[in-house]
Amino acid sequence: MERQSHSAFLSRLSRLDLTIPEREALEDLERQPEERRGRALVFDAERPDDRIAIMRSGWSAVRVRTDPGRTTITQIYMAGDVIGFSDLGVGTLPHETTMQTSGSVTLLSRTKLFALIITHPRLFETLLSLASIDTVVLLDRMHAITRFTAEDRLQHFLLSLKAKIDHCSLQRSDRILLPFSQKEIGDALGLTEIYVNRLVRRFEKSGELTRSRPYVRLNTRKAWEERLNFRNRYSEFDENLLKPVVSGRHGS
Amino acid sequence: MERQSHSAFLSRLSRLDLTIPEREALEDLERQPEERRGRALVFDAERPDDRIAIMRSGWSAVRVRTDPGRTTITQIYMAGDVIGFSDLGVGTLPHETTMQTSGSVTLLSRTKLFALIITHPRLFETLLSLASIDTVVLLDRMHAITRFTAEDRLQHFLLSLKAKIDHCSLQRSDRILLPFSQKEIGDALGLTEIYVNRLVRRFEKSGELTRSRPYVRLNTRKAWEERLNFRNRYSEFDENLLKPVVSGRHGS
DNA sequence: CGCGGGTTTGAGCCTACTCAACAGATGTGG
DNA sequence: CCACATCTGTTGAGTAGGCTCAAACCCGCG
Repeated sequence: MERQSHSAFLSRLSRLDLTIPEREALEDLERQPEERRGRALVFDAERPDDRIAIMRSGWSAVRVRTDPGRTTITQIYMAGDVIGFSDLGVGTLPHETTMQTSGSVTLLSRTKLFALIITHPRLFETLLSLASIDTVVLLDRMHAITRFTAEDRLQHFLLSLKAKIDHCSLQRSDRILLPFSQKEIGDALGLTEIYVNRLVRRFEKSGELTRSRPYVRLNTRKAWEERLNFRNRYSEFDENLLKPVVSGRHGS
Repeated sequence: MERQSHSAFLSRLSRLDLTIPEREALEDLERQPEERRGRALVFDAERPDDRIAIMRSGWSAVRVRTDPGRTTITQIYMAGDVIGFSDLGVGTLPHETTMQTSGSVTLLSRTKLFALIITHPRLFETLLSLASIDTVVLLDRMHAITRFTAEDRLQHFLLSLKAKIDHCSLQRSDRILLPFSQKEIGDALGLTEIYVNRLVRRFEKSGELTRSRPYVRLNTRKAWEERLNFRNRYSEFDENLLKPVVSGRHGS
């Protein structure tokens, strides 16, 4: 219930030189965050909803489901993410979003988001850019799913998750939070829970991975990254911020 | 070389009630289209580029590639599509975009696109919404890839392509253009060319599909749609335009 | 006429699946 | 605080869907 010291959203954008009015606008967007327990709905599929969400703390996940039992986890969001940019064109939400851990989110109408276009276009651009990285990362994962072996897929997934955590939390450790059951990892990779388990155990036996729920440590991260030719899209974005590509362009 | 009668882009948005200045702004964006032959590059991967593209005619495709031989086709674009919304956050382009057929594209800098935010925010919203549908469709395909059998994946792919053609070209026929080799279809679905071939032949023998290069006819489209619980995201978008959800909101 | 890209088919194999059973956690209500 | 239910993890045994390898065919094109 107690108020967080400050927005994860803001700290994530702290690498940018925001103006005072921009900071205020951002803080204004995040008024009235709602607490949510793990597994609680953020957005229900099939329901008309014209809101977007800002993750303030905790993780959430987007699922595509045809029958129960056939589920795909498409996106994973954490503190500082904006959820819903890719749903702007649809009236009723296409997919289901639920909290993956407990945390808090701010819901706001698209109108309010779009209002930002006019009042703070540079801010809007930045949010858009931020959201677009997740799409690029998704395409990378799609490639992994279609063309990698199960073993490589799992490695890629863990690397990708670590990269995102690094970007969002500004902390760096090969020991990462992994608040997913093996079934859910399977849903993100197109594998069965049983096979995911075999892979996990295999990595554990070979010493590449150490588990201590709900954390895992990637003991041979570098080796994995090299073998898979892993691209960290988030760090590439961060580098761009230093020599601003997106945000600095208006001035030129 | 001769100038097309008018923009596919505009005709696609014709369902919207655009103001005269908005129409002019759109036409201005599409000045100086460049002709491109099939297979010609639109965007090279690994190269810094801050432009986006508007497809004026023809088709193009986005590929993710680790080694040559391991390729994934992620997006397929056709007349009236804007390419590059999901690359806004990255400085060097993450993926390769090439023409799938010959056609023409207009390239413009992100600056120009972002300028639209200020001069015609409603227009920008609409473009964004349009682009977001393709992302939603991609998630659907991702679900198909991870959780459907190869046979169902191919059906889903063809249905999805037909839905997009209907939306972009405003024409409706179960006979659709399919300018892809079987290898490329495999790249879009995570299958080998050999297996795609077996599936195609199977459908042909059962009478579900008729080929006449480069067209295919989906003889049992309805049956496929029902069996797969297929959702046409594009038609859902069109319906929304009639009772405007996105574009009409500013007025209220 | 030969070449190359795409298509077609066969044979055999292997990765990841299904089915089944049990062990461990976690939680919940009486 | 225990008994029971349920969800997650673990392992084995057997299977099959889609793969690899190999070779031929078709067709347009230089």
